[in-house]
Amino acid sequence: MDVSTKLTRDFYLQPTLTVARQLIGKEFVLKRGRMTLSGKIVETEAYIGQSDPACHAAVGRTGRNAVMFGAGGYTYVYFVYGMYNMLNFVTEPEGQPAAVLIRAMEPQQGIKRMQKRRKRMGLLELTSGPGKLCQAFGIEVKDSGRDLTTGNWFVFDNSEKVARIARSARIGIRAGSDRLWRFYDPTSEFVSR
DNA sequence: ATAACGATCCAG
DNA sequence: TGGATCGTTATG
Repeated sequence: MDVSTKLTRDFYLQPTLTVARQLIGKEFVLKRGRMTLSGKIVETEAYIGQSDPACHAAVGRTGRNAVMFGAGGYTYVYFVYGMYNMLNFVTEPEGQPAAVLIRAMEPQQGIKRMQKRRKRMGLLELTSGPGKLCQAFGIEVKDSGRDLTTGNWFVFDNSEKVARIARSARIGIRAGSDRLWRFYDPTSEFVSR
């Protein structure tokens, strides 16, 4: 798992729907000190530009969403509902605000640590939702803006083939629910809900 | 200054 | 199905 196996900037600069779809089946890796946590991504959602009413960038550039306006390949983490964080990967070139929400993963490395953080033992309860996975990985707003192409947080470019990738409307939004911008592995038990 | 509202989760 | 819980944003 050396540097050359990370997804590179070029991957994240692609159209957001392409990135959201291609992330399914790939492994997100987070290293802190000696600890390595990772999970296989099984569910994502695309949020694209100022014309997407559900995208945080729809209101224009603000302090919170500024990283979305930069180049792809960085994290965008925000806080909602007074208690949960959400992990996104910024996509597309600078000036085109868009991101992919990581909604669910299948735990791989660091499961004990995830169980401790989540205060739950069941594998299915660790990372099967966007708030849960941030809790399991210890991801907070201060982690927003991390470069996914050069540091200790990255997506491992395995060449896992996912037989079929399903798509649907995005979950938990009102405006923009006509767009089928949610992608998931229909065979995975770790998908949210 | 203040109020409304979430890209959610969990208990009951 | 409702309550928890608070930063962000819009409005006065």
